[in-house]
Amino acid sequence: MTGPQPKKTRAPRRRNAEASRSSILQAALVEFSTQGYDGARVDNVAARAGVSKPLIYDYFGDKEALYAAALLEAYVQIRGGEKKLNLEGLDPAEAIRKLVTFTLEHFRRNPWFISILNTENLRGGATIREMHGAAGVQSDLVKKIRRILEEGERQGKFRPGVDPVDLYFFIASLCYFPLSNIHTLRSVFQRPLDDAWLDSHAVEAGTMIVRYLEA
Amino acid sequence: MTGPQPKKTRAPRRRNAEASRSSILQAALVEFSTQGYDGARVDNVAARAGVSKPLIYDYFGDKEALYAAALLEAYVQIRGGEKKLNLEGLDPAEAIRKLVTFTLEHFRRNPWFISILNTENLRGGATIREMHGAAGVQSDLVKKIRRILEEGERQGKFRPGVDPVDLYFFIASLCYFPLSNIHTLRSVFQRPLDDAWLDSHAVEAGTMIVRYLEA
Amino acid sequence: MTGPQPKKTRAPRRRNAEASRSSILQAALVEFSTQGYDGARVDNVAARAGVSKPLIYDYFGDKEALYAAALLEAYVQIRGGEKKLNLEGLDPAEAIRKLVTFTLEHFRRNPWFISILNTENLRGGATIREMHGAAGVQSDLVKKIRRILEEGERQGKFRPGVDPVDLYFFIASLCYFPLSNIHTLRSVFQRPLDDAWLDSHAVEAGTMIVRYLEA
Amino acid sequence: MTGPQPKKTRAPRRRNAEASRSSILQAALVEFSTQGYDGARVDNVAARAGVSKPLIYDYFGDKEALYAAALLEAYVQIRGGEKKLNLEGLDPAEAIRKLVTFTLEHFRRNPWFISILNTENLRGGATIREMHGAAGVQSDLVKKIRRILEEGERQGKFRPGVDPVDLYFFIASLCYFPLSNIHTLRSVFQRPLDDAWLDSHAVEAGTMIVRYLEA
DNA sequence: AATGAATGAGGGTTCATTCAT
DNA sequence: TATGAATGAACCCTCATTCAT
Repeated sequence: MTGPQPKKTRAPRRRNAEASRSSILQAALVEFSTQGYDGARVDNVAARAGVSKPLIYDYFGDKEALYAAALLEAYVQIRGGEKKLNLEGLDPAEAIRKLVTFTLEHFRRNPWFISILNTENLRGGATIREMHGAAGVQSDLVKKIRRILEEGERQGKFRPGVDPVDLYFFIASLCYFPLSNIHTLRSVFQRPLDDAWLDSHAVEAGTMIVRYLEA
Repeated sequence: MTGPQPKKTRAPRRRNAEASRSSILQAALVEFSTQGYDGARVDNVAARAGVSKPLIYDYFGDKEALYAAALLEAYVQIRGGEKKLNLEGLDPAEAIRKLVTFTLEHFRRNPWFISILNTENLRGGATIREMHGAAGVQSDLVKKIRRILEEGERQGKFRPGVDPVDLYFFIASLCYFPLSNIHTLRSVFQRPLDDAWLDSHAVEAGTMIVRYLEA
Repeated sequence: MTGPQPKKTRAPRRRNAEASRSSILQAALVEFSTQGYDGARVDNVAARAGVSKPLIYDYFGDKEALYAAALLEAYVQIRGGEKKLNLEGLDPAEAIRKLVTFTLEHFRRNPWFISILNTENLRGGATIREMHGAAGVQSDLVKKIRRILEEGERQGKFRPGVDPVDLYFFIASLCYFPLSNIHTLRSVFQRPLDDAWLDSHAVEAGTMIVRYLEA
Repeated sequence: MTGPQPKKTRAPRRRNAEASRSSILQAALVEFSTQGYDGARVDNVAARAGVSKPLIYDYFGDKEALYAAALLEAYVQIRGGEKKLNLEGLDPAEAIRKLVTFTLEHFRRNPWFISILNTENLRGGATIREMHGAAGVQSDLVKKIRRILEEGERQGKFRPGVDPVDLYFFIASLCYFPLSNIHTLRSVFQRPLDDAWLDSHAVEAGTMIVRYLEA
């Protein structure tokens, strides 16, 4: 294209199993979350990862196993982000608000997470049910919530008896839905659902959760 | 209908035509929501509808168009159910609680609705964006909510300034998420998420919404 | 090639399920016996049968089932040939000699029969073991042999106690081996194993069998 | 062998080299005879031989060459067994009977021999035809037979004019067929074809051959 | 001498779609 | 109106073979 070349410069074969593995994994995560399980193409994963198809089969076995690995990777990556969230020493209501904002922001920045969860639920959870170690993958977040609830209760600001997991479900619900369903909502309700809307939605959601918790 | 008709009418005309069409539609709705777009098989639709494949192509054109029709049908059916919801004359808070309970129940009873919405959002809303008449398909519900909010405000029980669409998003979020994500939540958090849990979840969600609205 | 053609004249789609089925079967028989099971290509079967690959899958299911059908067809065809063999009213020794000559000739004329049997035995008989109705496929021949043996015995020419199946094994052995192993024998023993040799071999084999039977 | 050698020797030189080579060869023999040429997997050969795949390519070149080496090895091994057969000083008829029994036993004990011959004949003898030294590989056995025939003739027990190679073909036929075709015969004729049957079959085959030879 | 890493080429199978009646 | 018969185009996966150390 840019001039005659005596030899086609092929990209040099990478000789690094670990690097290959992880680039395949990332490519798979993208492919499965943008295309769904059945829509995903192993060819696309290979191309995106810059490896040949057989290598994928060598490392992961088959499409199903590759998908399972990508799904686990999605959880691992999202958990990694959540670990960076620091809620220590904040006023409980503030901590809750920050948690809500963070959650929505986190989902927004990692859209493949929502997509691959939708994909997995569309599949009836067939894969995650068989996945060793799926449980507990989010325990850190629950611990953080529990601590906030206890602190709020201790300060007499929050009412007792709220289960941290249930509360997490509420928070996640409010952050997940408008992102997960952004396209249908836009069409049906003709709202922009742009960044500004989402920001204010996060604030309102924070308010809602805090009011629900208040003694 | 039963006599010969002058050419040019392309749409099927037999008495059974309408029945065939609607059984195809129902079968497509089931197939697409249980299998996703790429996982859906036109063969399965034909088998479930009890017709031949060419008939489907005759009526709908191609898989994409069939899917679009199924998606619209999903909205039509769900809207039909919502019309039966009567919130007139109730105390505003009660009306809200009833609306929340109804919404969750409605989603629970029509699981293909959530599934096909997830499918469509996974596809980036490509289909619904092109669909004429998608907008306003849920205007009834929004009107009902608006009326409740106004009544609550009039009675001094609800604070003003709450947008009915935004409120619907909140309600839908709380009802949608635990159903949409039931499989992954079960695996990760090891909660049963059974009917009893969902019932109590609906009550709590009602409380949360009402508190959020209270003046 | 031969001139410009306004439209590629495609071979017209045959609209005859039974004809398609049987041409696939014949093509499969040829392919499997010349290439072995693993060497056989469904593509080749399709090309030879003049149909598309999916049609094969439509009719037979998969390669394994196609192979099973071809194997059964091999037996059916060979049995058809054997039915035409008339040994009635001959002198017992003559009948035996004729049977031997016929058997070798029959194998020689239907080389795919030996080849597909070799293929199946190489596979450990996995397919034929599961085949319904494989037994008895050759009962006609055994009956004929039994009758000859009884007649020979009655005439005091043959000794009693010879099992017709065992005798068939001997006859088949002598006819099968030099054809089945023709290539290795030619190379190792450097004999031509041409038609003349085979003809005289058949005569000698007949002699051997008759001597074995004589009282 | 043990000292350094000036370049150009392409064959591996380490002490283990010969061991690797022969374990590959044995593994290949097993793989090719149990799976056929196209069914054989170089991976399996490597695994069974306990070496890496590139080593096989280093030693043998490609799959075809490996197969040729395995085929030759099959003959070499079987010839080695036949050398141990001692027929000296026996009564000619007894020698023949012993030879028949031995042949069947030899085939039975080395089933890969029959299998790889079948494989090669299925392939049309493409490999053995190109193989140098295939001829004469069985000359020892022929010599033994010739000596028996001469002795029998000398004693007036056997008729003259029997070709030792032709006789070998008869003997081999009777021993080869029921083993080579054991699976299809079992299914079609529903005989056990167990060890007892084979033993008595060998005896009967001996009788048949002896009668054929008798003056 | 030996091998872990990697791939081009192709095979079996599926599926949306059309043909011809 | 309705469908049995048929296929082009992919897709998942495998395998003989090579690269680079």
